Amino acid sequence: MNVSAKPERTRLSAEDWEDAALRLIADQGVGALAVEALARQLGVTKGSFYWHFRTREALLQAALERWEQYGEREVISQIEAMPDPRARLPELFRRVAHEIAPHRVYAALLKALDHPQVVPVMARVSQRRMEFLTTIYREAGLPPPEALNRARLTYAAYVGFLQLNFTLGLPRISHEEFDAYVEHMITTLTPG
Amino acid sequence: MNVSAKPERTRLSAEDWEDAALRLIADQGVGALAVEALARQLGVTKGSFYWHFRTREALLQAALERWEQYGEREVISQIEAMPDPRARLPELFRRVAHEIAPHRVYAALLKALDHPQVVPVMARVSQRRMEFLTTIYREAGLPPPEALNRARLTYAAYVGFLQLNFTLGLPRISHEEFDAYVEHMITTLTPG
DNA sequence: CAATAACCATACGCTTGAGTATGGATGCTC
DNA sequence: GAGCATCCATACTCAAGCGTATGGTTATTG
Repeated sequence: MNVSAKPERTRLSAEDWEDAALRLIADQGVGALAVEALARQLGVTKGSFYWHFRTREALLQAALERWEQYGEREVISQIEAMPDPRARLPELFRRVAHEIAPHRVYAALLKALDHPQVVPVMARVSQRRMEFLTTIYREAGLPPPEALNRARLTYAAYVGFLQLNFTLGLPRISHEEFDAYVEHMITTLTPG
Repeated sequence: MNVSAKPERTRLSAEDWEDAALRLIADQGVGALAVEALARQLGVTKGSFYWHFRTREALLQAALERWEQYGEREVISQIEAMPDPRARLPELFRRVAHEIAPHRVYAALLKALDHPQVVPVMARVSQRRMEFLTTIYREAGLPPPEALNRARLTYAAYVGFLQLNFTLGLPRISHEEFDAYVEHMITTLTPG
C-alpha cells in the first residue's frame, strides 16, 4: 500500500518528507521550503520533522539527491533503444515538449541557483543530459565539435523555454501554435 | 559631479538607493535585497532608507522600473540603423555574446520569477525583445510565422545560456571555444 | 504484556529582518 | 543667521522561522 500523497494519518517516514518537499519545491520554489509549512501540509508538527532530519538543510539535501536518482532514466533508455538514429532527435523533442510535469522541479531548481546546495546537483544533471544530447547529435551525423555546440544550443533552448513559458507566463501560447513551434524547432535544430 | 559609486559621504537620494539595489541584485539576487545590508553597504543606517522609501517593496519596485527604462535602447537603435538586414543578426548575436555586464541583472531577475513584482517587468522586457527579434528575422527574409518561432527559439537559447553559464557555472568554457559556439549558433539560427 | 523503540505534540529560546518613533545633524532660503 | 525642510542615527517593537527540550503516544518485540 503506502499511499503517501494525501493525509492518510499513518505515520511518516523520511521519504514522505522528501516527496512532500519536492512537491512544494515544484509548486512554490526552494525558497518556500519551510519546515513548519511542510508539517502543516502533512498534518503534523515540527516535532515529527526533527525526528527524521537533523536540520532543514538536511531535508533539502536528501530531497535533491532523491530527485537526482529518481531521474529520467526511462526517457534516456527508451530513446537509446530506437533503431534509427535520425529518428531519435524528433522523438526526444516531442516527448519533452508534451510532458510538462517532470520538468517542474527542474524549472524550480533553475531559479534557485544561488543556493549552494542545488548548484552541484544541477551541474551534474545538466551535464549528463547534455552529454546524452551530444551523443545523439553525433549519431545523427554531426562531426564531434559541431555536435557538442549543437547540444549546447539545444539544451539552452530547453532551459530558456522552461523559464519563459511556465515560470514567466509569456504570451500564453495556444496548443496549435505550440505544436508549430516544436516542429519549427525540430527542423531548425536537426541536422540534414 | 555626483559620483554615486563609492561611499563619498555625500547625502543620498532615492536614485542612489535604486542603483545600489540593482547592483546588489546583480551580485546576489533579489532575495539578498535587505535594507539593513544595503544601508551598511552605503555607509548609512535604516533611518536613511525609510525616509526615501515607504517599504522594501517600494524600493524593489522603483529599482525595477528604473532598470526597465534605462533599458537597452542603444543596442536596439544601433542594430536598426544597419543598412543590410542580413548583417543585423550576426552583429546582434556577437554583441550580446561579448557584453556580459548588462545581462547580469536580467539573469538575476530570471531567478526571481516567483516574486510577483518582477513578473510583469520581465514579461514586458522579454516581450519587447522578442518582438524586436521577430522583426529582424522578417527583414532577413523569413515568412512571418516562421520569423516568430525563430525568434522564440533564439530568445529561449539566450535565456538558457544565461542560466547555464554564469548562473550555473557549467563546464567553464574557454574563450576560443565560446567564440566557436557563438559562430555555430549564428550559422544555425540565421536563415539562408 | 511489559519494555523498548519509533514517532509526534507542546512549549520554549534565539536570530534575522521589516517597520516605527523620535530626536539630532545638515543644508537651503529669505 | 533664523527657520524650515531634508537627511540620517539610535533605539525600540513585532513577526517569522529555525532549532531544542521534554514528555506523551503508538508500534514492536521478546
